[in-house]
Amino acid sequence: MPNADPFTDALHEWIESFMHHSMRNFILYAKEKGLSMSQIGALFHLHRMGTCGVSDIGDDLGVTSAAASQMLERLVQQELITRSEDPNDRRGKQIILTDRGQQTVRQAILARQHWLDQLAASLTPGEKQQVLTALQILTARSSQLGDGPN
Amino acid sequence: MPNADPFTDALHEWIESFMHHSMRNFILYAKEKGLSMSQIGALFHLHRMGTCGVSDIGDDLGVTSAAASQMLERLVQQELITRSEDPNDRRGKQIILTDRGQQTVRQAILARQHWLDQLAASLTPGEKQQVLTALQILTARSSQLGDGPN
DNA sequence: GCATATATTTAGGCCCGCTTAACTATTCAG
DNA sequence: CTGAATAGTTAAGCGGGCCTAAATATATGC
Repeated sequence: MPNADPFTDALHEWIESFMHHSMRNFILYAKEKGLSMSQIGALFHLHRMGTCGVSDIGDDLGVTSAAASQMLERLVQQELITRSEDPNDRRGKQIILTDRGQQTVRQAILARQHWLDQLAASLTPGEKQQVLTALQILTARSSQLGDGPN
Repeated sequence: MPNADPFTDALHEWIESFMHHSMRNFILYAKEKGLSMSQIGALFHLHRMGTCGVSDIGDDLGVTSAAASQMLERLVQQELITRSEDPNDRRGKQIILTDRGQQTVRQAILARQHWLDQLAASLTPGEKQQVLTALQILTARSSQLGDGPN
């Protein structure tokens, strides 16, 4: 595992630790709510996009539009999304999150970041400043590179 | 969404971006390999633990040992794990990753960190130093707090 | 040694996610 | 206006993940 480069090693070790803790919480939350990974993926896609069509979600998840249609039907029944006709193109549907859907996504995000929030709360102001600097560097690079289409 | 605290905002924005990109790659890899989230979870648990029993994995995933047993059977058939009698307690089984299983986990980890590795590659030495400092702070806090039992 | 607890497996059954194929409705190109 | 493309739904069928209940094998306490 050690990679000879201290920076890379530290980065990978951190990813391992962070992903382990945050995904654990996240998956636990999804299971509590009875949501599959596909359903979570759809809700998050809607959260980012605001609204989109059935096959957009299928494409995002890498499944057929038939599969997406069926899965969205279950989300409608759970009142997490609504599906209405697109007035501009009456073949298509406009999917949007309901209030409950919005809330579900927000709570999923909280679950996902909970561990790191706790850890951050234990930092001194000086340490927070150091971490903030790093975050700003990374976020800046992130938007420079391929943050467009996704 | 804005939280009034610049540090917290930056942290959450970063988590959003990182999780979106890295989970996308990760889930894509799992789908390519035909592995469910539960199976991935089991492989990662074994990767961390070295070896464990059937119900350990069930507990970790939050499912019954019956469910774990069935899922592990599929991993055995795919030659990602082996299941052998525990010599110390012949009721139990010792589950271990095969070479293929190890490799699968390693590739999953690569998929998961690929986006951030690429981003890191675009940093200047000075920026890397800043980020490294932050990583060291976070990793130190992480091992101080509840990194034991998990 | 025997009753009880523990570790795992097997069987039956349910629901979900996915696929392909067929069908409906609407839009678009020429 | 007509034929082809596009968006979505529906039906049939497969396989997986999960559960409960029951069975098997082993270990432990008294």
